[in-house]
Order: sequence, then C-alpha cells, then structure tokens
Amino acid sequence: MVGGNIEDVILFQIDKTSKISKKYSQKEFDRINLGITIEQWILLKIIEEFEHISQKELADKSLRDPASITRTLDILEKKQLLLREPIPNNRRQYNIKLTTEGITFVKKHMKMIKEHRKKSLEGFSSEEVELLRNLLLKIQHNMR
Amino acid sequence: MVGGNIEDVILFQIDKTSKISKKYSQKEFDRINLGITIEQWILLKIIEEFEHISQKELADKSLRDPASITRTLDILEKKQLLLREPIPNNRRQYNIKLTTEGITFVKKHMKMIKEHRKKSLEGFSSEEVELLRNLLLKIQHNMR
DNA sequence: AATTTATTATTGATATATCAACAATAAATT
DNA sequence: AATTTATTGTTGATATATCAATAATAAATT
Repeated sequence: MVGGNIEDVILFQIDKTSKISKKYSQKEFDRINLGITIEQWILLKIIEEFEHISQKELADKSLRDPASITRTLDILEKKQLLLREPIPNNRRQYNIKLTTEGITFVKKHMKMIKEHRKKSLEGFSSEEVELLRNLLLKIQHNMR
Repeated sequence: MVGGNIEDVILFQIDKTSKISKKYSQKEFDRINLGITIEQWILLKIIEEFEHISQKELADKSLRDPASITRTLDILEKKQLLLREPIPNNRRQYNIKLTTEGITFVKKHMKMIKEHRKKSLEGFSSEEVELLRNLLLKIQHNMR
C-alpha cells in the first residue's frame, strides 16, 4: 500500500464532515416534508440575503456551476418560491428574487436551520469556532 | 433578512473548502489527462488500501450510496482498473480488487496526490493540523 | 428443513456537478 | 457606427447523489 490511510487525510475529513452534516439536515428536511433539497435551500437563503441577484453571482456565491444554477432555479421557480425578473435595458441577465411565498418560506424555516448550525458546534468555545474558521480559510487560500 | 450572512456559517465554509480543494485536484487531473474523476480516485485508493473489499464496505468508507458505487465501479471496470471477483459460496457479494493496471495506476499517481495534500496544509503547524482534525471529528460526532 | 428476515447489489427516477458548445447581447475596440 | 470581444444564461452529455423498488441469496428463526 502506498500513501497511508485515507482517514488520516485532512481533506478527506473535511469532505466527510460536509457529507455527514448535509445528510443530517436533508433527513430533517425530509422528516418534516419540507419538499426541497439542501442545495435548493442554500440558493433561497443567498437570494434572501441579497434581495435580488443575477445567476452569475448566485453561481459564484454558492460555488456552483452556472448550468447547475439554471436547473435548480427552474425547479424553485416551478415551486413558486422565486422568479426571474427581466432587467430593463439588459436582456442578458435576470434579477432573481424570492416571491412573497419564498420570503415566507425562508422566514418560516430559518429557525430550524439555525438549530442545525448550533447543533454542529455543540461543545465548541467561540475561540475554537474562530480557530476552525481561520484554518479552513487558510486551506481555501492554499488551494486557489 | 433573517439569519445573517451565509459566509459566516461554519458548515458553509467546510463545504466551500471541500469544493475548492476538489476543484483544484480535478483541474490537475485534467491538466495531465489522468482520465478519471476525484471520486473515482478515492475509490481506487480505498480498494488499494484494503486489497479486496465489498461494495457495501466501499460505500461505507467513502460515505457514498451503494447505488452510486455500482455505477462508478462500472466505469472503473470498463477502464480495466479494477474487477469484481466472485466470492466462492457467496453469490451476493463480490471482492472488488484492483487489476495489475489499477495497482500501477495508483502507485504512479500517488506522488501527485500527496503533493495536493501537502499543498492544502502549507503553513500549518502539526498542532494546527491535529486541532483541525479534532474539531472536524467533533462536528461529525455532533451531527450523527 | 422450511419459512422468515436481513443483506447485497442493481436499476429507475430525479437532482446536482461539470464541461463544452451555443445564442443572445452587452461592453470594448477600432 | 461597425466590428470584435467578453459575458450571461441555456442546453446536451456524462458523472455523481439519493431514494425507492427489486432480485438474489445469505442468515436467522421457527
């Protein structure tokens, strides 16, 4: 065997942590029949933060491919949680905005999301959280 | 806006770090025309570690769905990097093993993979690495 | 031993990830 | 102003993620 145990690799543990956390949240979503995926939620949340945003910006902020954003927006538009608003004098971009329904939806479920975030950091001191954040940012910087 | 900036969420940063790192490695794979994906590499590496392994175990160790493993193994089998070896007196499982070609492949590219791992931790003290590992394991524990 | 239960791998359906090619069009250059 | 270049969003192709249903069969129970 070359290269040791993959469980010892930090990048593997980072990915594992992400997968476990996403699975937990998705299970909770499904348990209450939320009807959306984690990825869909993240888009809704980003749109809510910025009120209106282009698909390009959405792709950048979510670190997803524009093609993937197109398809997820189609789904969320069908669910009537958001809309693509045409921009006057700009026929290349749209303003992506939440519908009233979408705003209500995000507000309604934000509490649960916050509980998931809190749960993930149970037993952490605020110093540990900041340390973890900085170490993650350092890796991001290293890999750019 | 409810719930603050998503960039402040640790789980978001963990996922972001994973995505950035995977993109880096995949770009390097593509640059040298390696012909496989990161996920395919991870399976090859796990199989190499265990010499022979069932698909169920492979799914557990990689934190992937058995259905997804089936499909990726099909691809890797077509590339002749591994094979599904029947187990005597057990017609439900296979021993997944690397072919000679697969073993050579993993050996050949392990150096590059180690460089990626090293690059991700540039500027880290060994204490920081261990701290990061423990914080990640703590989150994994919290979210189980 | 026969029946029931649990496990393993596969397939289908739907969502996401990525790249490449493309159309539309905005922005920059000449 | 006309042409060139760059940007934005979409679509197609292929890989991955997940769940549900299924077939085969191993393991447990009666």
